[in-house]
Amino acid sequence: MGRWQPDARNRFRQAAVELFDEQGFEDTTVVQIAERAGLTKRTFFRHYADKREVLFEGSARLQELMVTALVGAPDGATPLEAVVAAVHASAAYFLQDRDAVRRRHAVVTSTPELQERERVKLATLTAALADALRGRGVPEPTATLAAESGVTVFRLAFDAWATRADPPPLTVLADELFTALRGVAAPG
Amino acid sequence: MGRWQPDARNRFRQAAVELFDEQGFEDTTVVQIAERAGLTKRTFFRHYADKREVLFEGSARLQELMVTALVGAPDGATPLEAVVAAVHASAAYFLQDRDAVRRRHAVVTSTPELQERERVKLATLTAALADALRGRGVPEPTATLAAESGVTVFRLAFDAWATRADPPPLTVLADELFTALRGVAAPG
DNA sequence: AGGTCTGATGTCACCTGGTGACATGACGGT
DNA sequence: ACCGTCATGTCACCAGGTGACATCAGACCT
Repeated sequence: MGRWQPDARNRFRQAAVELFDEQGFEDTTVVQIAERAGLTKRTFFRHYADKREVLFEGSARLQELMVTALVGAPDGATPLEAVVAAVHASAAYFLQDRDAVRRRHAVVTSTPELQERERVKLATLTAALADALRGRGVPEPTATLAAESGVTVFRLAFDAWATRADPPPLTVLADELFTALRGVAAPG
Repeated sequence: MGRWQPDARNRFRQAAVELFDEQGFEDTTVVQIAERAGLTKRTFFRHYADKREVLFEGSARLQELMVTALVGAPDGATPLEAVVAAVHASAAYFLQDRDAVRRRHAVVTSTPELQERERVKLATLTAALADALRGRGVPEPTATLAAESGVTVFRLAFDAWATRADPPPLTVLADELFTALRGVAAPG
């Protein structure tokens, strides 16, 4: 393992978040980030595949959290119930540094380029959840549809949670959306 | 109105599709496309915001088609039924030039950059459908959830249709997925 | 202590996507 | 014949991203 590694990533992330806050994502160059971090452009691209990735370091851990919860759901749970468990588990991830989460969300939603990347991460998450469902014996297309539905609810709930002034817990918002979804699919 | 306009776009699209087929998307430069089209790089970027857009000219018309169908759905239709009508309407769009559709699909699915863009187009489509649903008096979050569900089904159905050797009609694939979706949301 | 090896970083040159400013030239209208 | 318009061409430039090679701090060994 590296000797300089951990600090480099931290410095890059710190510098990037500051600059994106100050001048926006598009008006910040990678050279600026590297300068503030005391490193070089080339080194930045050794740590991150591209300029956007510096804002998405956490997504792997979030995905892991949700997959673990889904795998650990009770045997009797329906596919959608297992997905609900995964979405509930995600709430824990956002509790630690609420303001940082909201600042990041503001930058992402105001930059199309970053929204694109977020969609990609959510697509990866969807695939991982669907895979975990298949691991529980859920057949296609049920697995994919349940995963897609769950991630959609997750995204809408998270958006509301990060946008509203004084939001209810993420789990509550998600539950409301799951209920609404059942209403949509099975009309009354 | 322009005098050179229509031919320029056609030549660009033709040249681009050929080159993407021959060498792949990433190994094709805009200069190459422009050369084969008998025009210049600068002119390419006057017609398309970026290199990818040349492959997504049709998405606006597809969206229009689906929104129109949704708006025209019977008054008594539930939100999801209206969305089903939109998805059914999309089938007509793909019937004309099947092979071209499949070639394009192959290029897009093999290039992450293009998948990203496709997701963006689908997100735009989702927003348009949700808007049309609200226009029918459907409240939130039902409108958004119905639109999201519909676009998910559309995407999965289209993928299957474009991938399989001898696929059933797109409408049939979509109906199967809608049925499965009802099963997911309202467990039995 | 001294030597070597490893791996993260720095340097440099380069390519490509994308844009702004300005020139050109064909065509329609007068 | 003249003029204005508008698509196109030319040119210079910037930023993201990459490959090749140099450097240098520390780990490990003797």
